Amino acid sequence: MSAITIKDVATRAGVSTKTVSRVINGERHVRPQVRDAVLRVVDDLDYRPNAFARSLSSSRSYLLGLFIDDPTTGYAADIQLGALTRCRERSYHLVVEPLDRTAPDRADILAKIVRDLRLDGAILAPPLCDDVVLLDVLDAANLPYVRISPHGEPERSGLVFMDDEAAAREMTEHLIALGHTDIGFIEGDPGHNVSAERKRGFMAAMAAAALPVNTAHVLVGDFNIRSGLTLGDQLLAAPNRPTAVFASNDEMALGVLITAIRLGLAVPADVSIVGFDDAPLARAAWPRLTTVRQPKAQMAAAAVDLLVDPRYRGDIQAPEFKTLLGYEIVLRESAGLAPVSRVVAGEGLEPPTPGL
Amino acid sequence: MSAITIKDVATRAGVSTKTVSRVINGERHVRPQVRDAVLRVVDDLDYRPNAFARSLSSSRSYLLGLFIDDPTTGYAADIQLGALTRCRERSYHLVVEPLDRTAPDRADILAKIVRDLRLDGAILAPPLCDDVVLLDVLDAANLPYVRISPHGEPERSGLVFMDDEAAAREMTEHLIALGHTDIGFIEGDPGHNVSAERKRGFMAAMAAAALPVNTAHVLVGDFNIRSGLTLGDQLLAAPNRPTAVFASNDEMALGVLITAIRLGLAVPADVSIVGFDDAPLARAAWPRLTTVRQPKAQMAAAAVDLLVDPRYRGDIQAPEFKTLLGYEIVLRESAGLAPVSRVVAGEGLEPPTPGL
DNA sequence: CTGAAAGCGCTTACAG
DNA sequence: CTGAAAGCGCTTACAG
Repeated sequence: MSAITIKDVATRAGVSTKTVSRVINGERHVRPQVRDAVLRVVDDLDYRPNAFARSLSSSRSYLLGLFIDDPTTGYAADIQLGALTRCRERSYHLVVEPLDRTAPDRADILAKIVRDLRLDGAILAPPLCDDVVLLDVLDAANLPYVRISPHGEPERSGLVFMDDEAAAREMTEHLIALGHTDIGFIEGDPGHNVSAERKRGFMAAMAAAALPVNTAHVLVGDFNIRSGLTLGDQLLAAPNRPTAVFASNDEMALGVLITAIRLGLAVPADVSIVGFDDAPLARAAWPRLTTVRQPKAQMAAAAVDLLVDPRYRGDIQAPEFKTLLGYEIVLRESAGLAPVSRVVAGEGLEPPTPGL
Repeated sequence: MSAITIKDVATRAGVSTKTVSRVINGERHVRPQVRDAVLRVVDDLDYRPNAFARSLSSSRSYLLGLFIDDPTTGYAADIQLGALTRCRERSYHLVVEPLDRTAPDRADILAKIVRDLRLDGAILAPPLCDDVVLLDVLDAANLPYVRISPHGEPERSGLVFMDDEAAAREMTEHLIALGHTDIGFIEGDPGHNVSAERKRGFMAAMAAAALPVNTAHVLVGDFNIRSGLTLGDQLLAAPNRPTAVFASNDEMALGVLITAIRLGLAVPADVSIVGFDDAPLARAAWPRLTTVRQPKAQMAAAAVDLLVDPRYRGDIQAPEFKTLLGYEIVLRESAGLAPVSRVVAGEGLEPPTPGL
């Protein structure tokens, strides 16, 4: 056990413990000479501040809480890893806490965790980020928090988000550019607000291209592979099936892909299928999924950055605390030109050029 | 902020802080009357001990570390949730730390975390549980640890495990009972020791039934869906394909399933496919996968139980610190009777009876 | 720019 | 069975 304390360092460096404390915490007002001398001793002795002592006296925990509705998803894993890594870099610790969004007592649970762990900040992953009951708890506790991909009330906290609507629009435009005119869309879990945003992006692109949307080809899923299987069948087994399907996440897209294969449809020759997320599954499937890469790890890291920023407590309204991150359309093999026989001519579309 | 301290409770209850401390920590030697009185005050005031103060003075952190090679898998998520939940019940906290098993400096990273966080105990999930370098670090730090599903050196720590070999044997016997004689097997990542154990179970069952194993039908995968797709193709596209495939985990089984569908094979009419793990995917696939349910959450919970047991530090060799948990063969739709035309007669098999 | 004193809220010996 | 004293290792005011 490292019995080395701040006292040992102070003695050895010939300064007071307070000065060592200043150096450790990067405070100003320390002569460079002294600073360097202290740092050298810290290094020599391999001194590590005792986090408990520090927390006890400063009444800060250096502990951030990440609240996640369903921690078993790939999305959650990516968020978690991103937050964890950045916390480590910032000398903070992260506690991941599952919080069932349907639990009637979720507010009490959250309050208890915040108090028991004496968190210094909280991160709310979707869809918890849109649960007003939880925001109220955090406000009441006067705890700084950051929301990832929230839908409404942007003034209530710092935010980290990407433009889901624009991404969905762009993906749809890509399909349209490939010559598709009848595009099926599978919405995500209505409990997640991003579901509506992605759908809006899809509708906007269709409208901008003056393409009619077949309401029978717009279905509501739940982000799970199962709904991709079922709804994919509904979409593709019918005689007037769409030539492309845009699923609101990769898991559902994979379900559609499996269904297409089962129905004997070639992908993308007979039907193009695209997803959203760039989950590991998207890369593994055969053919690999064209999808939207969401910067999940970066979003989580950015949330940590906001929370540890000393200015954050002061003015959560500042534009610098609304972090917008970019997405990326990842082109792979699951989407291609619309089947020639089905391209509707005279819609103002250029004849699709091969090679993407 | 709850400014209520042990002092407030002591004053209000008319006892010393030491007595309150005793009650809180469930120590003996407190008169029941006094005990009850203190507890009542604790309740009234909604008093919560300050974990930092407690840790600082007791030099215990009440913090357990869970080390995982790849935290983005479904397996990791289940382990994590199980450990987290039990920690909460035991008033401990859990820190999940990803630790790349291939990192050359993984020993240093581990040592640093143990020291910086002042962990009270560590849990090593596979395949880290079999990394001697890491065990050495923990031994040197004199930190109690528990390994989940380790392969060797059972005397070095408490263990939580299930009988992978027996489970694989039983699953194979199930396929044999269904009339299958030519069964393909896809081994897991050779870097995980369970891979070899599951294979042993498969071989044992085949040998016990006096069935020959076609070496061309025993392939090595890596636990990812991609290898299921590739190896599934290798197995099923050949003219003398097996009538059943046993993949060492569900992800690979799903890959085989997708390949089968793509090849136009009916599952299970043409080929039966079974997995291992009972991952969420296993339930979602169509048809749903017959698989082995591994008690992942319970294993993690059991690991926590060992670590917080005060007797654990004393004698890790005691048989009570080697926790064996049961598995379950989950019968679903992906496995069925062997195609009649291909059943090899006269091998001592009863004619398969329908209805499973 | 630097330091001496007090205190954070518990638990650990040590008494009785 | 119960308590008074000291201390865990830091940081927070407060001085200078």
